[in-house]
Amino acid sequence: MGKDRVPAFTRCRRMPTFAPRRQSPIGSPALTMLHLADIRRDPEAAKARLSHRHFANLAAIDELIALDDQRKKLQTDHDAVLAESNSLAKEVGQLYAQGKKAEGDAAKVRSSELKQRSAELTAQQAQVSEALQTLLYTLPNLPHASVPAGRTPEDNEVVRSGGKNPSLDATAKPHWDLAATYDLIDFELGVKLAGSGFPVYKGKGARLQRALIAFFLDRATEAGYTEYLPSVLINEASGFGTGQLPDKEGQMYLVSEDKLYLAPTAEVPLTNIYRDVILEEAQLPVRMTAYTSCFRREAGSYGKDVRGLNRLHQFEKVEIVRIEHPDRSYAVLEEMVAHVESLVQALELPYRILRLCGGDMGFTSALTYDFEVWSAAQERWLEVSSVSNFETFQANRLKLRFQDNNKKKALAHTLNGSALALPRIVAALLENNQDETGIAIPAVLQPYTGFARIGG
RNA sequence: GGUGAGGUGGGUGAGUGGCUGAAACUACCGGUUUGCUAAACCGGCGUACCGUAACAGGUACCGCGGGUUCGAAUCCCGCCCUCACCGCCA
Repeated sequence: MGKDRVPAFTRCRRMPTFAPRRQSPIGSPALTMLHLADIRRDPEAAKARLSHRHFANLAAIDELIALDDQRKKLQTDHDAVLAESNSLAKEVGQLYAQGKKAEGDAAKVRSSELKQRSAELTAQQAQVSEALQTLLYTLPNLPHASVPAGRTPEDNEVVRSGGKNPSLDATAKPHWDLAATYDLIDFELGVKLAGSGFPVYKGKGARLQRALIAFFLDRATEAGYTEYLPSVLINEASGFGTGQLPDKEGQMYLVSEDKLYLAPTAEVPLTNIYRDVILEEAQLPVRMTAYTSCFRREAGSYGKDVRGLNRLHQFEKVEIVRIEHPDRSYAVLEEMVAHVESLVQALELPYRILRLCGGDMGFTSALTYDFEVWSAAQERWLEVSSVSNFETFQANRLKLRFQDNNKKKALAHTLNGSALALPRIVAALLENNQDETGIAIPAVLQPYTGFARIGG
């Protein structure tokens, strides 16, 4: 094992730093979002799937293929030039060694012509690569066939729901009032220490955080996920690998002195553990879980969305991540949904599961299920989990592959989901379980909290 | 923060400007041999792209980028990273 950070896996020799646009024009079409080979295999299918997202520029697919054709032609030409150049270089040495100076000089002349030609081709290749890359960056992942065609959150499909809405009386308070009443969370103190959106939990409020984290991690571990405690600072390459960079740069906190970002989710460090890795097929599936604080700038959010715990700059979350064989990934997605569902059920929260429509789905996802819990005093649904299959979209950026016994390599599928994000769970727990004198803690959490009620 | 060392294939580790995509060992795979385990011997064994029906073949890659040269792992410049020790700190 030794110093290898990912023991037992085959590591790629090359660990490209984050600079996809500046990659050599020769060779690989560089890091792409969608896998170009897949698009080429069936361009019409790609267009059909993209239209599910209401992606406007379907002509991009044809442009892409045309550019790729150009790229191939240029490479073939360039290879021929370089091949001649290489053999010529060998001859030169021999010619001089044999005393054939005149012929050697002639070869040098030809060689410099080729060098000139090579430089031209390099420039053209760079240009085509750049165009190809730019275009590929604009393409989101291809939605799965089951993704509803809608455009807005209203068009999301409710897959199923569960739990029972509590009947609260008129005196029921929203969670931010409850947090103050029972001295669980101090929002003003957070403002003092950092700013709005950085609540300070205290007393039973803090203990409840710890309890939920431990509970979620235990459940994930029982389900076969290996627990990690990764770094929360991530570098550019990691941000690129999972798709946060370059698009969502503004959503992450940047430690500019060190060019590191605060991870917006444990998905980033966890998934990037397998960046530049070729797994043996027998090593699949990979299941990982981690608790981390998550940091999001949430620029542009306002109003009731940011009240109390509804939307924060820092929050706690347990994440589950899987690396799977393409044949299994959708079955696994359902399995993950079932896992998350078991959590909200155990917490006795009213919930519903949404299949996100094409217009509401994230850029990198092929299919996403959102979990929402009912926040009874606010009388609104709060998103507490998002479970997605990214198919090869992330794997392509990560260069995360697996190989079978014949050394045949293919991109793996990556999936992840919150299991779960704490703040809105806490909001719902506080609001839904309140009565005149206090707040009841769900039975399943009591071994973790050490108390059954908050307040009287 | 300071000083020093170093980045070559899965690992260890050679490498004089052309015969090095790269010695050797090791690991791994296949084969031969062998009462068993083991050993010995032979062969294979990087990644990506182009190319092919598939082979073949071509090109690039010795941390990254650039330069010198007919020709660079090897020489020059810039950058990045890692390790060790000292200092500081949890």
